[in-house]
Amino acid sequence: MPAIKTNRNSSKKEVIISKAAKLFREKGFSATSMRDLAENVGVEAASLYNHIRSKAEILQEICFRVANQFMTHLEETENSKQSSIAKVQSILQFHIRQMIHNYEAVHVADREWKHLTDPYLSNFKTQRKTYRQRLAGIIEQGIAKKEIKKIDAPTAVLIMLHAVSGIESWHRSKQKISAEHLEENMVIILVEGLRAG
Amino acid sequence: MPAIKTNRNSSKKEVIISKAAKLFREKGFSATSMRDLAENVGVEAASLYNHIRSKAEILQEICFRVANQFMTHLEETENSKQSSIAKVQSILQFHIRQMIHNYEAVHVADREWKHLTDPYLSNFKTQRKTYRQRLAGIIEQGIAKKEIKKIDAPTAVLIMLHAVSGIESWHRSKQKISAEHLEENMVIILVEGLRAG
DNA sequence: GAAACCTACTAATAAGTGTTAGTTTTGCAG
DNA sequence: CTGCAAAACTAACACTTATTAGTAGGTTTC
Repeated sequence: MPAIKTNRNSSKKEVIISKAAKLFREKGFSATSMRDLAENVGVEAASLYNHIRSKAEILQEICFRVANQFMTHLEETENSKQSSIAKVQSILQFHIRQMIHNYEAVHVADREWKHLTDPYLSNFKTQRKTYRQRLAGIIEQGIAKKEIKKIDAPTAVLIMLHAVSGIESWHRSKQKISAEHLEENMVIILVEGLRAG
Repeated sequence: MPAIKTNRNSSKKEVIISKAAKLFREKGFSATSMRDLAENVGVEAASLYNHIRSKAEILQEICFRVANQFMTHLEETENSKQSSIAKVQSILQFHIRQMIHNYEAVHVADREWKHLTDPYLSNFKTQRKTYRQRLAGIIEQGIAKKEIKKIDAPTAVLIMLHAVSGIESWHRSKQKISAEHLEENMVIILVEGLRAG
């Protein structure tokens, strides 16, 4: 039965991808060898290839899963009936929460996507660009409605998205404030930085 | 005379470090080979070793030069007589300008320092931590003096520093706004996000 | 012009890379 | 218990890695 096989197969594949995300984050894609990964999974390097096609495929899975989550949430937000600034805040909060709870994968997708190879690389870059443009669009609507101060929208996007990746430092720090407190502070600084008035 | 020798030696060394910074930024430290670098310098890989001791040394030079620049500026700012929020703004502007005009090296120091090896790695991490703590200190003074709103200072530092690294996207983008406009927008969003009131 | 040098080269080293072939072990279905 | 497929293993592959040794050409210093 392929059902059971696929099930077992894919659960081991998930372990591999999850361990890979951890290692890719810690050491980077290029500095992580298949033997490193194998050791972390508890298996010989060659055995990994019973579950995955290549090292490149692992990175693809990580990057596009993350990209899809963000794209889905963006679409939901675009279609919702909220003020522009509430939409921006919702997207910011989604980024923060993803960065807190799906840290490894999100961070890898953010920092290691350059090591994708075509056609995946072009595809990813296009998605990334589209995402940012649509987010900038929401901000521009907010400016038009005078909810948001007159700023360059792409610059605001750039600040927001990169500020969020600073949560990496939070993860590494010893005396962390709570996740809720972190989210709250980030929202205050960034959203208030945008609000008109 | 070692003077002349050192002079010529070091000018070629500067070329190597500069090309290395470009490649390390584009492809990452691990994915850049000495042969890649040699080709960009216009020389055989082995010849690089007449000028540098190792691949690791190149990264060290890049990282610590950048770190020293920032540390020096921080000290100057700490000793100046300005309001806390003006100090924060000055530091932010320094980061923005460095990121614009010394892009390759600053970006590498920011993203690739993990590939340093001890004792340089520990040293760098300590400097980084110290820098952030002192910047947080300035923000806390601003909060105490009610110039800055009541927020978690380390979180504010994290947002500021990472937002700045978003200038990477600005460098890559086609239709860039001007450097001055970029700086202005970033300062508005981030400093106003901090200001009390 | 000779001595000392810097810097380029070719060639080679040992270790590490992702990945494949072929074989043995494991664990479940009949 | 038998048979079969999934997944582990060992061994090897063809390359690439950073780096060293040894050497030749060119420039500077006396």
